Amino acid sequence: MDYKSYIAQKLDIKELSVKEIAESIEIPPDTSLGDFALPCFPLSKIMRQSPVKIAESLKEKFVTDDKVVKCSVVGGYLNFTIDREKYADDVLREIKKDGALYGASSFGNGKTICVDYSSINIAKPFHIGHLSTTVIGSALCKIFAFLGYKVVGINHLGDYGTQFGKLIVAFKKWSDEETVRRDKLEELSRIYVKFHEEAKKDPSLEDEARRYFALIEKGDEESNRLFGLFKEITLAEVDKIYKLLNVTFDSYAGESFYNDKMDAVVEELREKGLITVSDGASIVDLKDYDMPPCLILKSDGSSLYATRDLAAAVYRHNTYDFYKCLYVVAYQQDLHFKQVFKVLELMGKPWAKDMVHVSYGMVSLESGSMSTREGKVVLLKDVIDRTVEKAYKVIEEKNPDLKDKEETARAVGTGAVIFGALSNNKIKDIVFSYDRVLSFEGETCPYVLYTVARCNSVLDKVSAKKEFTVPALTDSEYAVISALGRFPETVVSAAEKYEPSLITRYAIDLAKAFNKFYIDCKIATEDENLRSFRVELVSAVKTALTNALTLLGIKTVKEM
RNA sequence: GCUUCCUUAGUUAAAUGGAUAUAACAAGCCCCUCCUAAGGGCUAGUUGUGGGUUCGAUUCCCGCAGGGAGUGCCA
Repeated sequence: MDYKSYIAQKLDIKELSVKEIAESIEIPPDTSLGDFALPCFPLSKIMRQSPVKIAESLKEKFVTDDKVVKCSVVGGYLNFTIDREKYADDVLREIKKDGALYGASSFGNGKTICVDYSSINIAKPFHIGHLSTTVIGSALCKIFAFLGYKVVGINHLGDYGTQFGKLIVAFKKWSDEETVRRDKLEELSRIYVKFHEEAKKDPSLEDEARRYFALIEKGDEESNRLFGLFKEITLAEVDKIYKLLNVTFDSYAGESFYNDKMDAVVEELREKGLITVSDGASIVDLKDYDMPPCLILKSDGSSLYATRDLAAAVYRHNTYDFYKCLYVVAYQQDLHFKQVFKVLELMGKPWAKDMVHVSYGMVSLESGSMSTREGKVVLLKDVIDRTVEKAYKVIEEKNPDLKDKEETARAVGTGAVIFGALSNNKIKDIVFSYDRVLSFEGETCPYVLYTVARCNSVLDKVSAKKEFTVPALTDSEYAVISALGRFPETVVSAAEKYEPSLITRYAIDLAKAFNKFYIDCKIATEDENLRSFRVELVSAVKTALTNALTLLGIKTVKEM
């Protein structure tokens, strides 16, 4: 059991649950104060006493033992000093026992979580605007699975809409199958951009595009064959990116999948009297909830984005019986999801409360926002190529004798891209800059990978015995132990907040603590007991860092 | 106009309402006879603005300024 829960249990405060107490226990800013601390200020309201008095009375009651050796009152804080050596022993044993499962739990108890993420558009190249949803969603999938949930990753493909009519028109006018098969998304992108240029001069192209889209819907063979070709090429291309990023999906049911499932939802909305007709369109009025209306059907009777998402939500609930259904989509669509979730609630779906929009910030370029139509994008492939290239150059410079230079460079380069995208709180907007992803020093992925490589090197070179007694710890050793002990709660927190960046930051913190320890303490020392302990510490760091990076979808390297 | 999000050092960012606001990058300096210097250390530098709630506010509430997003037939 972790020490926070242990202390919380021993404190046994009637007004609060053990979990609540454990969660409010923090680590003091200055280690001379203690190793854990309970701020008693919030308790003063409930217990109607001054924080100091509460702290003092809790201290009176608290019996120290072999784990928690001292309890003291400073201001309104109750500070605990633990037996650091015993703690180190506990933590190291646990990490050794759990290995790749250190930090994992069965807390989710097999409950299902659907994660709608990445959700790319057919015929569009994968650019850095798609990176956030892909890596955040993928990390959340891995984190929840690690915590014992059954995860269903869904790539809600953008495979429906007039843009496919546009593509067919463009294809027929300016391309051919051979070129498309050869140049793939580049070619599709080229003709898509050309369409919009030409359509400015000749608006009749738009009408033609609408006609072709209607043909797709009617099941016209030729149009559907072309559409199928575009889809096949896109998926094959994007799959390469997903492989690099270690991203997988359980379902590719996209927009077109719900074409035949929307009528039922619309009918249900009608039956429940939620639909009103306004200017010829069918809407669900949401005035009572301070929201603009949710559009269900256009005045021509055709469906909309919200209609499709309602149908998808119902389908997912019926199919997966989810505990939570996550949508990893940028904050541009905050209102959309608020509306959709509210409509589900009004439909009387008790599971409407389990729908979560995991909203994140937008990526733009220094020159402004991206636009596929104008061809103003930075392709992820190009970014990865450049980070890999840079990694290769650094290896040539620093470690020219390395065996698998190419493979290492690839791991470091792609890791840098993923890590970079998961570094900040997800709500922050990002202005893409090559300088930033190509930075390999400080709080970066290469820094963490380098730390793992250092661990590997030590483990290869320094001999150790399995059995040892934990010696009196130096500050830098304890800092590593303390960081190691924080991993499980960090994973839980990342899941609760849908915030993978907590793991990213954790990896940095642990790596920092380790590198300080590495400089301060000689591992290959004469003293066999001390050496064995330190080697075990190194091994534990490697395990925790590897687990953290794995949750982010980043592969470690043996050396670099 | 209305709704909503954001604003912390030169830059990019941390901080469940808690102890002296924390890092990295950039700048200047120091450390490879030693387990990987993609490392470690030192110096300097921060909460947009005006109120309020509170024992205590970067955090919560109300103004203001600046920026992003959304706002009925795109997704």
